[in-house]
Amino acid sequence: MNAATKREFKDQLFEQFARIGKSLSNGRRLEILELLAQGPRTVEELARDTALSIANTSQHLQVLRRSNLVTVKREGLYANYKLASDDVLQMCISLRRLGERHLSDVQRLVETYLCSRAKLEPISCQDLLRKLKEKSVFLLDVRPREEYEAGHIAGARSIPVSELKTRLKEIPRKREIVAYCRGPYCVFADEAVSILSSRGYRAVRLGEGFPEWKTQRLSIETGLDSQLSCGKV
Amino acid sequence: MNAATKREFKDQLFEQFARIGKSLSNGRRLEILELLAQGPRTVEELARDTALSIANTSQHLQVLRRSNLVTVKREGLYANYKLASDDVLQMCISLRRLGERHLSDVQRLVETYLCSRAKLEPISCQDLLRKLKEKSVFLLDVRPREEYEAGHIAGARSIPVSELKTRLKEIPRKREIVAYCRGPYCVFADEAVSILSSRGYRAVRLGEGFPEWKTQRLSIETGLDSQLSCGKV
DNA sequence: AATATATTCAAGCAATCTATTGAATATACA
DNA sequence: TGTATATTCAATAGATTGCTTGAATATATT
Repeated sequence: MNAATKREFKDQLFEQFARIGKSLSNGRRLEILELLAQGPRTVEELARDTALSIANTSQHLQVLRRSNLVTVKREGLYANYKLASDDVLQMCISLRRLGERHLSDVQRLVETYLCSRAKLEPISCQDLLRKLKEKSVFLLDVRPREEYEAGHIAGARSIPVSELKTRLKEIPRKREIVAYCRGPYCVFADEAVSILSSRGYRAVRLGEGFPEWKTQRLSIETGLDSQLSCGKV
Repeated sequence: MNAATKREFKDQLFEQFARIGKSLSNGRRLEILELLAQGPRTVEELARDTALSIANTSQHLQVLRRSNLVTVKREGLYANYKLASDDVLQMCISLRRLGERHLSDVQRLVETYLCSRAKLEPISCQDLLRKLKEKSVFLLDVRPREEYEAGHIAGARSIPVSELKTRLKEIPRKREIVAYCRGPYCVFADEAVSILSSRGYRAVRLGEGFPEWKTQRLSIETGLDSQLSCGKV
């Protein structure tokens, strides 16, 4: 292969990889990807959760689709979008870790907006796994119900944070409680821990969320809450 | 935290993560990152290897620096750029894997330009590791000397592909030879295997390159060729 | 067939990005 | 101090991106 051909090849190759980079180069698209990491969504749902217009959301989804990061399946009136594969999830997590470790602005933002976070040390996936094996913990998924149904940590009970105050009686008084949600920057679990702690429960949050757990190939379940299983892995 | 504050936080947070995406959204920058994955470089060297102008290269480097993907250290006349950490390397590999698996154009490009590749199955890092332990293989680093010196697989001998034909006598006739280079899209190892095979040596290439080996936390060395060590891990 | 709903498409404008050019800066060396 | 070299900076033009608006399309329901 001569030098000119080699250059042509490299130009085209890196241009292709840059297609993925371009998809990741917009904050709104990253937010959409994070939502899709919880499970499939329609355009309307994504638009609502990201506070974007429908048309704008749709256009971002086209961009993601053209670089094959998401796939879409038409179901009746709705277009159901989801991540193309776990590789995409892995990539998003990789990107986020890079940001956390290398961008001081990210650290500053967390300190500013999640100041309550500092008080209470979250537990890690490893810790949770151990506690689950010992059956020493009550695991609570505080995300919206649909996300729980699309996939959750094996043995978790679903109580969306919006319903928590009215469903306290479902939570055992004596056991340690671990709440988890979408991920480290989601405040659902923080809110849950705050509610539970103020009422005398022993509660902590998981530092990560369901997507991180999933990519570590730890045990997951899908579908309705069994309302029985707990602490099993 | 009320809804408006939550939105503000998310907007700013994802804007930050998108800074990294933006850095990865340009093919030239990805090529620069791949070169830096082999070891530190000056602006001039990068400009030469990427066929960009000096000023343009410098500007791309500023972009990478502002998102903290690379760092620079002034050494006399030269500015020495390198990757900020192994996290960056990990990220680039993650991006590449995503492209390989999800972009059909990437597969098409490889088939078109690297058609010679199809004939010969490369070996994996795992295979190489096993063979090294058995001391059953002669490991050849065919990258330019400076890259070898900046870091290489433990036990490898350095013979840049440009010097290979004149240094054949340094290569044992009877042992199996494994050649490696910058990575899966680098053709140095292909060229080396082609030269060696045509002269009756038993030679294959490593499917990956030095950066991939490094991120798997396998054994590496830096500095000059010991010209003695071989097959040790 | 007519209507309602979800999504996509198309056009347009402002903002951003990329490569080029030439000048400015910084360091080494005579 | 003056000169050469490596790098960065500043200004510019052309291309691309992001959001809005309003229309078009596709499916389900009446």
